[in-house]
Amino acid sequence: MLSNKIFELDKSLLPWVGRTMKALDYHLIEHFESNGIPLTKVQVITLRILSRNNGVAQNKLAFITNRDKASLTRLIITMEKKGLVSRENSLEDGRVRRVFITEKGKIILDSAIPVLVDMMSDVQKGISQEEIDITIEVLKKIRANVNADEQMASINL
Amino acid sequence: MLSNKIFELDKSLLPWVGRTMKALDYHLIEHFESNGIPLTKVQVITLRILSRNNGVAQNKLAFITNRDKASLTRLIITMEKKGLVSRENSLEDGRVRRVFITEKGKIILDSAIPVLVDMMSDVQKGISQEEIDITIEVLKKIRANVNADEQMASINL
DNA sequence: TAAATCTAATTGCATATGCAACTAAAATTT
DNA sequence: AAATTTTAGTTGCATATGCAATTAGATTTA
Repeated sequence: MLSNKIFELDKSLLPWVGRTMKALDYHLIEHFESNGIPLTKVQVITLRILSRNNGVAQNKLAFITNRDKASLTRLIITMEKKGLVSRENSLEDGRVRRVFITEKGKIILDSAIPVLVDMMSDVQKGISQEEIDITIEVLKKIRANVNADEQMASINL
Repeated sequence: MLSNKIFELDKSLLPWVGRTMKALDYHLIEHFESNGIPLTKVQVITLRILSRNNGVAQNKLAFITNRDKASLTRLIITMEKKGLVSRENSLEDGRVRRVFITEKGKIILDSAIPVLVDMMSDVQKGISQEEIDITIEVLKKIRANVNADEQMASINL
């Protein structure tokens, strides 16, 4: 009966999402390296969010990116050292530190986006738009089921 | 034109796979904790593989699980300390160490599988089998596209 | 208003992971 | 057969991440 259960699991989405994610991750890193883009995946995610929510509080940024606030703090420190972002203390609330994308960060992000777009059109080769739409819908439903009780962040990569 | 490219990216699968993966990961950890199953996601993956490939070399195990051999070494050491696996030096090849699932490992794995199965049937609630099949096919194609040149491992979670 | 509570950020400790360097053993080359 | 190369595993260094504890500032309560 163990093998029976394993069989059921293998027919579920659980293994496939993990495999695909991992493959995409590696692919992205390779593409960035071979195109001379000095960013990690997480850093692109963060820069993209900042480009649309510049000056957001670390707190909120952690929530948006679905990341522990401690993890976010260290991520931002790393990115600050690389000159991708800067921080300012909030004038209204002494606890809050706001995060901004720098000019350098904008330039690097701008160079990264077309690489990502190219990569994804490669990766989705031979897959119809209908299939992609269905897949996105399924993934959305899964996420909704998973986070039925918890509040969830909306932006990620 | 930057926002245009961002828009295209958001319509690709890249963001969705990542989000779903992260949500599933957290969900799995929670389910394991609330069911008293002392395993991480990676440890279940490894035990499942061992239950079907008992005595496999670390080398091969790293390949199968798509993991760096250094990472695998440390993972196995952790699992050995927890009594989930044991190791033996290969008799044929002095370099090789073979990994075995222990009785304790088998028992814990057996208790984990139904939890996983239950979780996934919950997670896939409201999604038709056809939709799931299409999604799996799409994910398979993506993986094939990504790993077109590289050799790729077949088992994962 | 003073005390208690809550919140934002940071730091310590833990796990997981990758690359590079290293060791030891096997396989190949010369 | 000896030297070179390859392979399996380990360890050092780096990043990323989470939970728990801490600090400092804001808010609520008594």
